[in-house]
Amino acid sequence: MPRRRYDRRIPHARRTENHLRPQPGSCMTDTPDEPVEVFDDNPVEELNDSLSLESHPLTRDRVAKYRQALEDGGFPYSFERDATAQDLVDRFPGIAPATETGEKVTVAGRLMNTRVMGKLIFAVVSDVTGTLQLFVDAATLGDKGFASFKDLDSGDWIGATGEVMTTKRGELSVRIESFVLLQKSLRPLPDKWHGLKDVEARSRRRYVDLIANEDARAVALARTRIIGELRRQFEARGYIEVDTPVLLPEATGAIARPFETHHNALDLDMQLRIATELYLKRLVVGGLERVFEIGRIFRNEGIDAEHNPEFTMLESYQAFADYTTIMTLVEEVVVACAIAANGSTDVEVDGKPLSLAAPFKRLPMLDAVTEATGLDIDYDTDIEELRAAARDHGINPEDHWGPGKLVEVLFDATVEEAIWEPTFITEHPIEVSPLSRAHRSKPHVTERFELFIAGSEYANAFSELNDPFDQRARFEAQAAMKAAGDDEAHPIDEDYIRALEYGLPPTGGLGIGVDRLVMLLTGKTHIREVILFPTMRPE
RNA sequence: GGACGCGUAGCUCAGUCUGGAUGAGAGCAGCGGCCUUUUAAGCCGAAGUGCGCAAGUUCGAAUCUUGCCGCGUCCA
Repeated sequence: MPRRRYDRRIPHARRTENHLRPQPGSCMTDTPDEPVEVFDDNPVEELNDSLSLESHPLTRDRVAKYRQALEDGGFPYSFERDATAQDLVDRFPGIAPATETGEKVTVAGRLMNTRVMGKLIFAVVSDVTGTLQLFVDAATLGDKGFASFKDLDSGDWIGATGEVMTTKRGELSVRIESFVLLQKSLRPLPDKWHGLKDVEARSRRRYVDLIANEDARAVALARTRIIGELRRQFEARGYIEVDTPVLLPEATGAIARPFETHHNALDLDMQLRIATELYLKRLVVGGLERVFEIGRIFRNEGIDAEHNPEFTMLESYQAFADYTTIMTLVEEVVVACAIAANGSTDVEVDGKPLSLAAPFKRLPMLDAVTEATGLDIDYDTDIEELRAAARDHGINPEDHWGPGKLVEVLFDATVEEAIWEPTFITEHPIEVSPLSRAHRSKPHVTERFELFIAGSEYANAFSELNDPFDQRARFEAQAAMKAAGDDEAHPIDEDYIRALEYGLPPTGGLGIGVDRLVMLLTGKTHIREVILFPTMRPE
């Protein structure tokens, strides 16, 4: 069978690449492929297309320098550095101004800014840990080296070696004795003060956003710290991380519209997963006992400040635990992530301080609704009275909605947005909770909770329904709702029921929206700020 | 899906309401010059490029109209 190959390069990028990339083994001695010809046929004035780099005034000098560098021996394939920007700060704290440390370091990064004053240049170099200053003086570097340093452009990648020193103003710097151009930047950097602001450009060209905006880097790094902390928290509790399928014949485990796709060899329509839930519980049936997955979920829904069609969700399942155990787990995990991200459980939302310190409030959904509305209702209240209450709150109830659904929509309308401090809303109606176990002592409701903070949902958890007969009945109730016109009802998953028939131990399960958690902990109000490449229409 | 808003130079933004000396501006970046302690360095000088796309109205359109494309905010 032939090996499958994927070419993700778009045509014009590929065309350019052939001419700009030094060919291995050939770049030292000759210029490959006579590159100039291609750019002659139709010079473009705008800087949109790669071909225009050659002719555009802002980039043609850079291209010429790039070509010259290739002729002069090409660019290094690797570089040994021994200190990052952060290393310098750590290793040389509190040095007096105008100090020579006698310590030599080799640093590397992107040239962000140069301040030239005659025979002296201050250059700002950025690496993943931060920025450092190069002190470039002609006396140390030599006239020739100094001249070629002046020839660098903002955005170029360089490596440099020299002595750590401080300037008269006390700025920690590296007085360089040598440097090497690691790779040129053919395109100019955004405004050095304002950075890249346009939200569309920042999302589409995240690489530029990350270069230009320190905050973009900070958020990306905070996200990795948070996800790393999530892993540590679960692993420390004996959970194992697993991978379950993304590609499914029918997506289940949540109420959402899936993406459709097709497997050619099997000639099979497939869907992208909308949850990991049912597969993780199959693993608990299999005896893995404590499993979690941090994975990409796909839901074919609109895009707004808190929804991206693909997003990251953590789901976990713990045998022998119920929802109260999971509540404590959530408190501990949220606090740990806050500490990992910010060193504190205090965050700011919309400019207002908010404490994430445990314990969180706990409030049954029905109580939340009756408190907020003043209505004297419960799940046995006459259905017409509940419908009237819904209408009073601007809801247009559908005929097949029962008391549970009506209470839930009343909650959504009257309580959800008003919640400020972290609050566990508990005891959701059975009717809207097809996968959670009925409450051990209260009728109509399940052993379930959702965590709300500042008006948004962050976690959803329950004592898992493990009765295969009950599960089948719940699925069938959903199917009936679907038949009644609710296209958001949960489909029947026969294999999942079969798994339950082998016995799912009592289990506490949890889902956490990772992107939203990152938003909360980084103070971002839009999900695109915490997803490196949010879904967008093609340019 | 609906309403509203936005799209001007590589980047950040004026100008659009009230169409014509604005024959389209500024700052940063870039280019030339000075400068060995800067922190968005500073000073001097020269140049340059652009009104998202397409139609329309008009003697004349960045400006008004319509459609399209992309993005955003709010709503469903």
